[in-house]
Amino acid sequence: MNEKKFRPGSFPDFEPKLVEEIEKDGTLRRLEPGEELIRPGNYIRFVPLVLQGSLKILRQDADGKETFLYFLTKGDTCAMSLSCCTSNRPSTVRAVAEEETELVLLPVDRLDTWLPLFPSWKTFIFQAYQRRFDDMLEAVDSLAFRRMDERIWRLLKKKAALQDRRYVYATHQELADELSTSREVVTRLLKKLEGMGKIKTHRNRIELLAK
Amino acid sequence: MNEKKFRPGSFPDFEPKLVEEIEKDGTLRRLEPGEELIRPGNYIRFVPLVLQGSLKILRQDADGKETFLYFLTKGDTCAMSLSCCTSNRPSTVRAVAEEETELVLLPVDRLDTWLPLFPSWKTFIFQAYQRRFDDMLEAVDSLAFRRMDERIWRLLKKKAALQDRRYVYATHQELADELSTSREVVTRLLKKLEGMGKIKTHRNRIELLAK
DNA sequence: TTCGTTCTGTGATGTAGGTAACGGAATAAA
DNA sequence: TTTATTCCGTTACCTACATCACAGAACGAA
Repeated sequence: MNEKKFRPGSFPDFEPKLVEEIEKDGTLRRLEPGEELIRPGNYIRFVPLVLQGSLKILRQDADGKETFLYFLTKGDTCAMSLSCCTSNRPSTVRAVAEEETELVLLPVDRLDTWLPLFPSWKTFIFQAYQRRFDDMLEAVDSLAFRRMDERIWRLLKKKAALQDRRYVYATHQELADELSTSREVVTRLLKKLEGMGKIKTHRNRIELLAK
Repeated sequence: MNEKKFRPGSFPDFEPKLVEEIEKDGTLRRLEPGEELIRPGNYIRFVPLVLQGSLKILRQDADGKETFLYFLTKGDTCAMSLSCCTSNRPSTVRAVAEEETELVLLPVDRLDTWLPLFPSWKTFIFQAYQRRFDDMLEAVDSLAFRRMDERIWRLLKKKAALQDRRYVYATHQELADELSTSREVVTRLLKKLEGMGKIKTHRNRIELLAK
């Protein structure tokens, strides 16, 4: 790994030997907000471990319409990457940095070789699948059972929780894209939430007043 | 395992020693159409391997409204079971036999003990996660990007493919439940599909005319 | 300060799908 | 055969959301 060291603080359960291996084989990578790590069609040649910041994972349809799936944060990895790169198929999702984000990229084959060697790695991989599965179920719930105002409200809370818990820095258009709806609908429903005293809107920024 | 033998035809990649183990530790189970294997809140104490037939996996919201997630067929296992039982949390999905179905139930702990022992088992488990992940993405696409008429049409094709490829045996109400919509909407849109020459409706049964 | 750009607010109108209310058709039960 | 039950079809109406059109507000660049 480059000059910088892998700080295992984000992965407290990894045993020292595994940390050593990661430091040896991993590449540090820093993403600016909005920078793309993975786009649909890419073949993924690495397993990303998130050290700091967050990535949002989005699904696209044929015309480029998007819908938000889930966030990856400190200590997470991407199950899509795991399954895509082990089976050598192109990605079907998009991964974008939600904020300034730092990751370690591991060569794909380490996934397999470390499984029998490090119990903490095996646990990590299985937990990753499990958490992503839960996230996908949450995404389905949102799409199948909730109305747009609640979906917006929940998205805002999730985004706020990633950072300073008070402000969400996003335009109405950006929120609309993540929810696969239109900007006008977001504006209207934000006004409604504002009327309910849950938020206050500003330009490029939304202030959360309630929990 | 009971008097009947585990017929590994549905799992051709399992090595002989693994098949032996499964025959020793597994329990054969037969489900009638509509019978429930797992319901939300259940703690799952087994890993199900599908030998014949099919299971449908559904997500429920708080008021009992449902939405279809995916089918498990011959050679499949349930990723939810894997993750739920390894982490000892209750199930958050419902599993119902779509037709007459035969499974082997394995004690949970075998999942782990066999991982280092049988390469074919490890491959199987990872592929299972991967396939279920793909299924979930398909479910999200359906909910986020497609209109109800197309969702119905696709569901009919999937159901037909499970069995005789020509007839789907279901009431409008049942389809409505799986798509979390209302019976009237299903009736309307089936009439529309009938008008387009894609299907012919009968009582308790829908005939597929097109591909 | 002016001009151009991006973002936000809002009215008008269209549409997919949800809901209520019924009546009739097909089938099962008595 | 009569009755009850389940399933299907349809009308009328309602609601959430999509789409279009446009205007003003906020900001950044010249």
